[in-house]
Amino acid sequence: MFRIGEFSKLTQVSIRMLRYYDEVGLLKPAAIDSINNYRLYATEQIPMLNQIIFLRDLGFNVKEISTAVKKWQPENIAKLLDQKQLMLEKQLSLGQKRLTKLAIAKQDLVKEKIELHSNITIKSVPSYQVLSLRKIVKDYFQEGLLWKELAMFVEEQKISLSSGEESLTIYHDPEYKNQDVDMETCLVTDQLIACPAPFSCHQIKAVPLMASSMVYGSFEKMNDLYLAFAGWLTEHQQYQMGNHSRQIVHRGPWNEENPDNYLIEIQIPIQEKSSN
Amino acid sequence: MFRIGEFSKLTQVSIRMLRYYDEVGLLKPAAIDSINNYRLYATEQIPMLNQIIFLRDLGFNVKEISTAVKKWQPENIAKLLDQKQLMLEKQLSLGQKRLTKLAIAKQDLVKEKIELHSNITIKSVPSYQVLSLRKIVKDYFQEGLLWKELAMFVEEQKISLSSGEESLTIYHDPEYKNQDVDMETCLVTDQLIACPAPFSCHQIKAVPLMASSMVYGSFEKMNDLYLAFAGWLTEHQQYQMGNHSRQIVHRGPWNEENPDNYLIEIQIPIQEKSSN
DNA sequence: CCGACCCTGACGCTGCGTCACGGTTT
DNA sequence: TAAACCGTGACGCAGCGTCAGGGTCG
Repeated sequence: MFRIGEFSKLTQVSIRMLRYYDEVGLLKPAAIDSINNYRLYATEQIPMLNQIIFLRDLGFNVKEISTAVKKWQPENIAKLLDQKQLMLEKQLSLGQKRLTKLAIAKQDLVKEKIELHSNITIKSVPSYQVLSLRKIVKDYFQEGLLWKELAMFVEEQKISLSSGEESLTIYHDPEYKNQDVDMETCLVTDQLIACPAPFSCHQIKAVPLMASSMVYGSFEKMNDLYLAFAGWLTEHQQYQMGNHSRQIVHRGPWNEENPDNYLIEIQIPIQEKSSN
Repeated sequence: MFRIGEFSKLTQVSIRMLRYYDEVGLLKPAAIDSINNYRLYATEQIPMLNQIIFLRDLGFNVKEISTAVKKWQPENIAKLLDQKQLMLEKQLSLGQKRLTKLAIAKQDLVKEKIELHSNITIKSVPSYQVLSLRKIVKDYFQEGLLWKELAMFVEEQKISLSSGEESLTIYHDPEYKNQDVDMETCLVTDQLIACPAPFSCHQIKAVPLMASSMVYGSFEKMNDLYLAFAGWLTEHQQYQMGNHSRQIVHRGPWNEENPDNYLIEIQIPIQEKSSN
């Protein structure tokens, strides 16, 4: 029987960890000296501990190790190893992504872009249930009318909206247009109701990759933003633009009188180009 | 100015994290409402937060982000990115190693080896300062004599050993021999003293990769162990054997009367084969 | 008055390193 | 008696999620 210090040296596992493994029940000493409460380990526990170390070095956490050593049968172990392999691979690919992202950032840097993504960010947006009004209108400035029409409809039908009432506009034209714009104004809701056209209540799809940018100030700046985005795209060749860009007015006429304080977010779906 | 909830929605950062960033000084709200202590964020803080998120997603921790955003100059950022790149690459290679180790383990499993490394483990051993006696002796059983001689020398010279007195034997023959064995018995010490040959006091090198195995029971089992190791080597083709294997007697004649309870560790240096 | 906000404070999680304080063995 | 062991208990770390208890806003 070894006292904890010896056992620690034998196995290269710190005393602290041996006590910890005892505490969590992963490896309890073979005996406890009843006089002084010293932990006593047996030689047979060395292989046990080796198993533990082995799994730990593979990235298993204590709980996983516990279940593994308790069911130390080839089938179980094989299954656990497979699971862990998947996890490790996922982790690796995450690391890869980080690296490429980092590489891109470095490229951006040498082009003397100090801002470094501070204007345009990439995020993913979830699916929403919306109540919407879709129409083809003469120009962008008709959007306000659409909102009014939608608001009236909501009023009439006495539809209750979810409290954190979000709203967004989707542009359905595959290309930028100045006339006859196909736009859909949407209010996020949590109930599904039947609506007469051109109203509709449906689920809009989640978008895994969305380039997003905020504009501070009046709506006229929007054109600049699209230009900026176009520039960004040419520099980030790995992405290509998708359809159905969105606009979210976080601060607009209804809650901000000074147009300089308007805050508008533009979201443009992007995809990773298959690099071939 | 946005209250925390709005700002959270805008930036996709949880309220908890905004408060945390405030607490650690990473991003303090632009203002605090003096009446109700509400945090108030300004639009200009959105790009700031985007920088933070960007770095966070690259794997920077809060402290690193702090220094980064405080010195947001291209040169600094470039340096930080380079550092992080190195870290990420190191992390990746660690993951790779884990995966290969795991793959090997799976191979071992299908060969119905439930024990899975429980006998032979791999570790790295550090450098030691030792007082040693090296001689070529007739056979392994002369080792005891060497120990006696070394012990007498220590006695005569009144050398004090480090308290956790470790001892080991190094076998210098490049191949296994049964006769005229070149062995060196070593006592770990913490002082460097001049010694007459065949004694010597020197530093033994650290070994990064060492296959280690424990034998319970009398010395005769040692041969089995070497056989087992040979078998292990043929199954783990990525390793090849190195020189200067070591033996450490953790439980021997001097502290254990029953030979069945002897505990001997064999360490054999290994190298990774350059896979070509 | 309710519900949706906001606040602070605190615990929990993981896998340890590291103290402090006190007993014991040699 | 000092040094080297052993014991328990506890804090600290990072980056949050989550809950409790209480104030505020519309």
